[in-house]
Amino acid sequence: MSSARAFHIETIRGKDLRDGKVPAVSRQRARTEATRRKLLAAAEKTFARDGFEAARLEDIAALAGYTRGAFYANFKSKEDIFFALLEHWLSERIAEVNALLAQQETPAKRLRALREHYAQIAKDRRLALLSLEFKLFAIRHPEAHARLRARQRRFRACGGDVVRRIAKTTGHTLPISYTAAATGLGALSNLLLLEHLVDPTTITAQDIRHLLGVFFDAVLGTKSSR
Amino acid sequence: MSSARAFHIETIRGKDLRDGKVPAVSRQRARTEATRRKLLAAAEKTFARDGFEAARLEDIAALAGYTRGAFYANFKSKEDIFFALLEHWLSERIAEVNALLAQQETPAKRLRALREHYAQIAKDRRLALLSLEFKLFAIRHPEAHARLRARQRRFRACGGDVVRRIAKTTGHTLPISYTAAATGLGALSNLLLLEHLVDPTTITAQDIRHLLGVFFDAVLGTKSSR
DNA sequence: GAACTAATATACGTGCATGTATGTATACTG
DNA sequence: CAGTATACATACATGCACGTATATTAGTTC
Repeated sequence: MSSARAFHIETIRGKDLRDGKVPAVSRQRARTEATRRKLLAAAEKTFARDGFEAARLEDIAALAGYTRGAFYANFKSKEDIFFALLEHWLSERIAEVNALLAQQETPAKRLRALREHYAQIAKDRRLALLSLEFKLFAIRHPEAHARLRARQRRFRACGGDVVRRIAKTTGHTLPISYTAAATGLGALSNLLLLEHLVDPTTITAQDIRHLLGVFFDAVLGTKSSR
Repeated sequence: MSSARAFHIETIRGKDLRDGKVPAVSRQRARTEATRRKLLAAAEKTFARDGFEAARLEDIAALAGYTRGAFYANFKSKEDIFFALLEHWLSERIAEVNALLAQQETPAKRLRALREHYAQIAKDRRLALLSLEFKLFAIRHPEAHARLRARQRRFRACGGDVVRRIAKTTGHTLPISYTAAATGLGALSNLLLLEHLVDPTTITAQDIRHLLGVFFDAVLGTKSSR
């Protein structure tokens, strides 16, 4: 059922090493893995195009080259596959930021890089809108809510960690918790994007950069705020 | 059919207003008006409880004491009644802020009052979440999108106006347009609320107050940002 | 290659919200 | 009070996405 994805890959074609007999069953499993991946990729596109609620399992399956039968064999529900994707996206993001920070040598450079990183909009538009939508969804769906909260907490912890490290180097004392700061940044960035998509006239891409920059500085005390 | 609600009341079937004859057809109209109001009130509650997409017209009608027949006699669709409500909410909000500002005498006090006003969360939770949801909805529904944008622009203009007046008194030069500033504030406030609802642990009510305050100061230059 | 298990397809039943079409009651006109 | 428009209810037709139950195909074992 759920995700047991850590196998011995070496046994894929093992049909004929009759004695060691490691192989067997794994070709089938590899097949499953492949469809699972295809389904995930299809879901990613479909969600991005239609949003979470409007996305149809049928479309996802079809885009992957299957029918819903294959879907239900691999995932329990739409929520289920969504969480699988979320997992993936979030770890991608974390890796991104970590790589970014590791790349820079001085604290000042790291800070600048991070600021720049956050000031970019549409960096992950798909994730931004979907996470918004799903949060709203979760508020009215207890099960999804609990699951989301759990996932989110782990993510926030990482974000908070980054903020904490930064704050330490700048010596700035935040008026709020690290995770709250990270959350605020994420939130602002998401919603500005939304507003921008609703009406690019009201708030331009430039505006977003500025606002995020201002907020970043204000929260992290980069500028003379203290 | 569509909503043409500004008539010359006296001439509806006007053939006969031979004398004073004030009443006539208006009793019927009063009845219609009443159900319309009841439907709106019911819709407000229903939307608040279930969200826009999940709200069922059936429920709305029932809560108002009618069936869907009455609904369709008064509104074209769910979107339609939603916009009617939106209209109402937004003008309420504008009036609120204006009253707030008019109440205070010195610019400094006005500024403080406004800051306080914005730092309040859950002030209009219903509006916050619904507007988020509806924006996401609009992004994928061109008709709704256009309508929303139009409505939003007028609202933003008012918001921008307030910001402009404030900025003038503080003498601060904004790095972005007034409307963008107003939008940013609204956006941040909405989304922090959302995050708070998803997980009150990650971001507390206190945090929200702080973040909004910080942002307010940063954008409007209330503190030494210059 | 026969028996078995896993992977995927097909077909079906279900529920639900929508919108429309038509019926009925209530108010208005002369 | 008869005739007519208006407000609303009832009933139906539709469409859609879901989930499940069963059939079919592919892969595995001996």
